[in-house]
Amino acid sequence: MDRLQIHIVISEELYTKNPESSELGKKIVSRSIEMIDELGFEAFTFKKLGQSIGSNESSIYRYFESKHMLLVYLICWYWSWIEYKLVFATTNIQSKEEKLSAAVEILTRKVDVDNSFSYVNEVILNRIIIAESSKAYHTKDIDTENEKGYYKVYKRVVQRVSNMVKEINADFDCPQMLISTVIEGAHQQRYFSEHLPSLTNVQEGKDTIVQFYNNLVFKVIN
Amino acid sequence: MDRLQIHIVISEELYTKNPESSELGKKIVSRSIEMIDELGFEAFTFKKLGQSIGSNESSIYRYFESKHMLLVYLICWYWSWIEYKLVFATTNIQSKEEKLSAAVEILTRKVDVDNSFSYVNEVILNRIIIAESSKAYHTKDIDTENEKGYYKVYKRVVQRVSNMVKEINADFDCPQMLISTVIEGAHQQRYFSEHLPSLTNVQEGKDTIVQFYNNLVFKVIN
DNA sequence: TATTTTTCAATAGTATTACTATTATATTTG
DNA sequence: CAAATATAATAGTAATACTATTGAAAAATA
Repeated sequence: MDRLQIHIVISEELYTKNPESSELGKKIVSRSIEMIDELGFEAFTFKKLGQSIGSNESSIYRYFESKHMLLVYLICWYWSWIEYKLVFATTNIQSKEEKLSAAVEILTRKVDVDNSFSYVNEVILNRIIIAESSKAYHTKDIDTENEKGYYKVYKRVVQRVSNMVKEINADFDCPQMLISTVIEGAHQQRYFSEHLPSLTNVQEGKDTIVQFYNNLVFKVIN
Repeated sequence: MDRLQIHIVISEELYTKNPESSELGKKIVSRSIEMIDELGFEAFTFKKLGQSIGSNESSIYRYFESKHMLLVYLICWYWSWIEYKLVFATTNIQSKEEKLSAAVEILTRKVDVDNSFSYVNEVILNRIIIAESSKAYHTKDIDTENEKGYYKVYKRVVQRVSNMVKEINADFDCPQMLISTVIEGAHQQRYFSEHLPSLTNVQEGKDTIVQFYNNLVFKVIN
């Protein structure tokens, strides 16, 4: 049977020319994901990317205004994809608790199967989100970029899960704070477990991070 | 009465020449804190810093190998200072719960009085930690830098508070995970409350962030 | 005191980076 | 087939992070 074909649509402000509109555009996205993961965001340049895909540096600027904007694009793509996963995994679950628990799992687990989209490797993209995404919003331009709506998908994901929290406990005052703590915390713990292990308590085999944050959420809201 | 004079000692690996050893060195540290806060880490350069303190760019390289190393130095300074605050604020507290609560407050509150050290403004430094510190360890060199001990003070702070958790509940499996989640979460929430407020639930007047994480800690460990 | 050694910081650079202006080549349209 | 448009390559520029070298001041030694 054919796989369900869905399509991630990215807001026009995030690119100069839609990378989905040409083969070169898709190559830019897919190869940039691999290269940012390999080199890190600082050492990654449009020049290197151009060389690697047999194209010119300046051609890449036709698609993305800067490497910062490319990162913002990738982040937006990731959260759009997570939002789809989230909605798909939580609709038709009757129990409010099970629903929230499924949502927390989606937000905190490691992505390890590259499943749906031809030119985007979600496994690698997940690693980029963990290691590099904070660099996108920790800049002096955050306020104007936020006004332009660059982070609205991420905020919508937080809002969706916050609503699930509110359904379980309408009196709980800080659902957004809790959910954004869980998302960012899980990413950070995954990074720490690889590079600064004494800041975590990750055990072999089971996914300690998913369990820890699932437990945390339910203890805090009750 | 004279103020208690204490002294933050920074490990030698973090600088080329000890900035405390000369007036220029102290000026570099104190003015760099102001400029990183004003310009952001990306736009901050040694050239601009040199111009601002009436000195040459290359003179600054005598003290710090790179702007990255200067940031690592500042982060280390900050956590050494927090460690001092932490020990000072928690010794002689009998109740284990009160002790942990005092520690969590130290870790999550906003620094708003520049109190003890002549050439370091802790209020501004706290803002730098919140906005820029993740850029120090989200690099490809993290593993070698961690081996060299660049982050050992931070890890020691986490360990100290984790021990307090263990004293209250020896069966709790993930104290480091909890405490690093709290520290990083509180910083992130403070940043969000200023720039991406829909990810938080910060209210006027009271310090919601301190309350939230204090409540979280005790709910999770019991 | 004289001389050597060391410390210190300024000058003047280089290599690299992010980004842009212009030109050449396809492709589409009338 | 010609004009208009889309596309990408060439060849830049300005700024940045960092370095090599030199000259002067301070300190140590004879």
